[in-house]
Amino acid sequence: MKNNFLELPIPTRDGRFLARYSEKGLAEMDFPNGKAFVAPKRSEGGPAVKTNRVPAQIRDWHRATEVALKNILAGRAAKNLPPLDFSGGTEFQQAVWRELRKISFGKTKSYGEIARRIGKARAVRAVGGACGANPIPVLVPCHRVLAANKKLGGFGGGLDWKRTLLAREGVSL
DNA sequence: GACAGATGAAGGA
DNA sequence: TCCTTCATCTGTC
Repeated sequence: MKNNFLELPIPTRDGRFLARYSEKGLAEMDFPNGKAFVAPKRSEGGPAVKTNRVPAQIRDWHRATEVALKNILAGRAAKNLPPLDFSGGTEFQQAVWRELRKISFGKTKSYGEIARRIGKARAVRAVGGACGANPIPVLVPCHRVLAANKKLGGFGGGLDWKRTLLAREGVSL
């Protein structure tokens, strides 16, 4: 990972997310506190950032990220996403992440389906690994991937987040 | 190389 | 059904 990412917080009522941008687009996103879901105490709100020294382009991306994230958290589909920079991943991971982005709002797929989609039907476990390596959760909807038996499987940000996100999209397990 | 993993399918109780 | 076992593929160390 490079160090020259620009890091900007996104305050939401679910906590403070952290977005990192490269020159190509949104490259990483952290959940509040950088770990598993924690019930928000009170509004962590507050003003976003000092955007003075942020390049205009990244400010645009950040605005799009913020809107998309808040839409998803509010149970609405995200319309405009900023460009995503997947260059930190391997070719296989990028293929999986691209496939994840095609899962529409409120829909789910299994790890096996993703594997078949990218033409590697038996690479199901590897798909799980790629999902876990997903640097941009929520916007790259790894939470919409379930195990074949409709069980949750796992989630890098914590299963509570996965449940929460799916519930807000109206997905019942 | 060896190993672990966010799986899936099959077989047995 | 539920549990266990095993095949399979990729990433990481």
